[in-house]
Amino acid sequence: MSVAPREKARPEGDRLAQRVLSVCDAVGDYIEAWGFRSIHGRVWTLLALSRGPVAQADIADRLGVSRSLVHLAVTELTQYGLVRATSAARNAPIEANLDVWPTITDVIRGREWMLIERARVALEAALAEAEFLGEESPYDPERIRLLLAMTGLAQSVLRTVLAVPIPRSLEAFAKWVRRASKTINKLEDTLALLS
Amino acid sequence: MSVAPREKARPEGDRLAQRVLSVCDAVGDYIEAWGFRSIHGRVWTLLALSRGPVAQADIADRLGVSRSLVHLAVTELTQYGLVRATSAARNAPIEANLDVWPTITDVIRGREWMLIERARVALEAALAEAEFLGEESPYDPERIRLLLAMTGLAQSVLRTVLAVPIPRSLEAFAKWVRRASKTINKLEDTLALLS
DNA sequence: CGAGTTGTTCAATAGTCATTGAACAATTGC
DNA sequence: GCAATTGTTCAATGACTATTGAACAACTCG
Repeated sequence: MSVAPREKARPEGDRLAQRVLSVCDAVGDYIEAWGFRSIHGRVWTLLALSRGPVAQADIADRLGVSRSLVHLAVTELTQYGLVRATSAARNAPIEANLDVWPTITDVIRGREWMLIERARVALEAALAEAEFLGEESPYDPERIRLLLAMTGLAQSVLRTVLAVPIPRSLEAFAKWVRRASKTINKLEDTLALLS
Repeated sequence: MSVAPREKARPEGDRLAQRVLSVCDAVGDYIEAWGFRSIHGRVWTLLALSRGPVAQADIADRLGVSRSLVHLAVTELTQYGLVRATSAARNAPIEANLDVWPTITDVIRGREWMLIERARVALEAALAEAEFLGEESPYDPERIRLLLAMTGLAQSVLRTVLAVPIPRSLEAFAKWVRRASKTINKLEDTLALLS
């Protein structure tokens, strides 16, 4: 979370612009904590809050970063499907895709699942070896099985998250977000039975 | 995920030791993707799989890293409550705390919540300003409200996760992990109703 | 004791990665 | 058509951070 460079040469706009930049920084820091680039969060947030599409040079100005950085971020965000050009023109202004759910599930399906699966496979291999050796081995099969159960639980959770239905239109997504918040609260009771 | 240094001077133990190191690397890479240090995951995993407590020098040998690094990792893991010395002695061997749930919830309560809350507060401030200005402002109050709904949803999810009861003993934890995996699968149906 | 081992500290290093600036290409508007 | 703006590429830089090595302290055990 290197904040210093961001406060260097940022334009002194109106108060709203300042508040929006605060949001961009907050989102940037957040997704940085999740192992992604802070600039991605900042660019997406700026576009998400803007009324219409914004040119790359404009984005760079408002965020106070170089055009090269904005360009890199935009191309990568486009690949993620989080952002799109409003036309095929080279200098078409960019708009945000507010439906981030498909991207989140993509990340889970890709990075997250792969990393857990790798641990699970390694644990299976270790378990086979540890069971082959007897009591003398410094590693405990019982403990390996516990870690295996934990990876299994993690994969169950991920599968559940992936099973959440994806609303297609933006309005449906907004509606879903509001309703899901309430429904999730009810799930607390179900989970509380697991004591 | 800098893998190179790890394959530098690692001891050629028996096959089981190699498999265990694979697990350590897998877990290390995993928690690194979550914004933590890879060495923490490797040290904890090694201890978690070991039958008994292990001396710091021994950990360093098995992982093929310096004692300084192990020492730093152990002190930090101790603060997190993920690892503990078996006595007050200076050179007491270290053992893993297998019940990682309290640490996970601590992270959620701390880092995760704080980051989202910061975004929410910034969004509220921006919303007030955007509503004050009228149609002419380049930022759309409606979009700010949508992002606010998304942070609200994220906080609901976090609250739900924090409400999961924590089993106290290790056996209870292991049992809970196995049962939770099944129960979580049933929750898919509930979530599927949210289309 | 005293040699060997282990824990602890810290300054130095080495590798990584976000970010920039400059140079060039494409596009727009006058 | 020409100036100004915008997008694109890439090598260079600057900052950060994990990791090490050396030096010292504490402990063990013969």
